[in-house]
Amino acid sequence: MKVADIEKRIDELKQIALSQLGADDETIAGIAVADAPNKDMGDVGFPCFALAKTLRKAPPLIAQNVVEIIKENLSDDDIISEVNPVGPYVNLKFDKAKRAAVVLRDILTSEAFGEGVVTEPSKWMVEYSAPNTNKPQHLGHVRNNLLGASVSSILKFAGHDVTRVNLINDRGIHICKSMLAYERFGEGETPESSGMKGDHLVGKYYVRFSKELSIEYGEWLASDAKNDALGAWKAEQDDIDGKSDAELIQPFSKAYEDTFFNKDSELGAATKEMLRKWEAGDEEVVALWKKMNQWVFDGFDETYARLGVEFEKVYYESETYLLGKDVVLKGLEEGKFQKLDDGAVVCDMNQVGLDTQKVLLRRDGTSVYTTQDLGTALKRFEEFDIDNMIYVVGDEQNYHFQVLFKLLALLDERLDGHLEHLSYGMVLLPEGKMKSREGKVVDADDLMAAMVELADEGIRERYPDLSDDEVAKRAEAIGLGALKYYVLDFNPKTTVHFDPAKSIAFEGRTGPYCMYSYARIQSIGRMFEGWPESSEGALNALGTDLELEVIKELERWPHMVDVAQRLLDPSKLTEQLFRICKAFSTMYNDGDHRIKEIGDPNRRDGTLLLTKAVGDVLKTGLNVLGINVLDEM
RNA sequence: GCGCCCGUAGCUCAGUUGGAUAGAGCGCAGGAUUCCUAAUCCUGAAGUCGCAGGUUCGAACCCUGCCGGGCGCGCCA
Repeated sequence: MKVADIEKRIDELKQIALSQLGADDETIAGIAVADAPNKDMGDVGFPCFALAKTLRKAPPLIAQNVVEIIKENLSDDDIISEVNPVGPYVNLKFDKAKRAAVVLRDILTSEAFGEGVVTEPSKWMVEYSAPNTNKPQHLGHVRNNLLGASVSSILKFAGHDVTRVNLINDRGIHICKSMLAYERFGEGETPESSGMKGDHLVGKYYVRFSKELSIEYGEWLASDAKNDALGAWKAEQDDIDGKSDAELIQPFSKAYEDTFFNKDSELGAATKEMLRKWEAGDEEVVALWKKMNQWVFDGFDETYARLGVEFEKVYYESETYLLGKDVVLKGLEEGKFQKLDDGAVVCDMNQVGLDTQKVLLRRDGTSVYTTQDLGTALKRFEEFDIDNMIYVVGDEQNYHFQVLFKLLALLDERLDGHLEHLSYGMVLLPEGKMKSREGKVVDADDLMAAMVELADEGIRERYPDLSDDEVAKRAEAIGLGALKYYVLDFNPKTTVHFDPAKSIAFEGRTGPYCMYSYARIQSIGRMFEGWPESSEGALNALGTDLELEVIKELERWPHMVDVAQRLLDPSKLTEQLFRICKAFSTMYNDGDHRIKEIGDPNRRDGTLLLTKAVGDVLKTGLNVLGINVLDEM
């Protein structure tokens, strides 16, 4: 018997009993088996309310009947020792020693416990990260990167085939902003000459551009040049009676910002001219673009490497932004899209249940964001023969993906239900939303460095005699382990309120806590000079309550892997790993469970095997989440 | 204005298709090492699950309204 069979067997017994009493399959499937509230009642159980109506009997009476039938069907192979009705509930108790032996044997004979839990593997592609090449990555990107990487890893661990892809936004007006600022103010500065990481250097000019633009805008607002635009804006407002121009300049400047860039700004005009030249293949502009993008790519490579983030394929928007046009034209031919009088091609979203009209080709025939997403997606399904596609993108784009998925299903109905938006919440700072343009961010590289530095201090305090190399090695693992666990421990959809000063800790429910449990276990192994051979005597010797708590949490691991891969939610695993550690630490610290003092060799070996099993699962689990373990901490 | 998401302990968050006594970490108060790592463990205080109705044998979870917060509604990406 394997761990997976325990769950199956209970379902089977439930099925036998309830159907014998006359319940239909649908009702039976709707009754979930869950952990009992406390150990006296049982280990697991299920309620009988749902049958009361059809059977015309009181739930407690049904529970009694169910218990009788289950008892008749039990065999010696079962690990169930007791079946009891508790009011309207049917509760089952496991034989402690048998249960412990089943779980332990499964773990100790598995290469990686919990691997391959899905019964029908499929091919997935996960797109994540998708940075712009005008600035370094910040905490928001860190969340994206870690979610994408860990979800990919979880899917793979669960048994699926996974291709990880990045789509780098390396072109467009925002890229030209940093290029223009560099051209004007850069004075030939390079990563080498400045000693700055390439992405940070380019980001410096992106911020510089914003500053210059804001100066230009300020001067314009203070001059008479604004008067026509202000007048036109005022004419459109209906709640400005009695307010002076001085009071209105603030809301006006906010509302007019984009228009200023596009219509009145010299910098804006120059930026757009640069984009035009880039699209025309102007040698000078393309050379500058290549040079600066390469700086950024080099910088990103470092960030990704330290974060442990990888991709099988990297797409560049400069190579994909023209995709999708033919797809749209084909859709137009097939009558799925319509051409407006001015030449724009649109999709009437009413046909797919949304009440908007989505533009797919502008009146000048050029593509929009959605167009290239359509082209890219269809190409991927064809080239990689994937079954499912996941986009890891922030929840501010929920609507975009809703539209995109409807359009894709309209173009190819086989894609319906095979597209997922792994939508995650924003990361907020105490002062609110992060803004790259204003430099109001938690930089990814700085954050990693700060975490490693904190870990470094902690290690030196504990072990003053450790070599610098060893300290550095441990600090890197612990600092990044803390960061990763912290970020992944949130449910993806949660908006994270991040306070740099106190958010990431090393104690309590943290990465280092789990890593520490692992390291301590390895230390126990060293002390006993290796783990004992697995034997029936040892496997069957366990059974105290504290041991069973550990066994129970280990037993849950494969189930939680399945939940995590189904929901695309790594926090299910951070939680389960914590629960395993907690149960183990409690047992380990208990006076009656000191391994050295256990006289019976079978019990001692059993406890050691349990300890080893916890270590095995921790290592497997932390690695799935991208967290490296240390044998000593 | 319309649409989506959120509101759970002082703080940050869990709570799997509605199920038994709503959980964890931090913080706070107290305690534990003749034993393998104290980045540990134990005990305690702390909740009208935003408010008001409704559905149900049963609601933090489903429905309606209201209050409070976030995001989105471009021929931008």
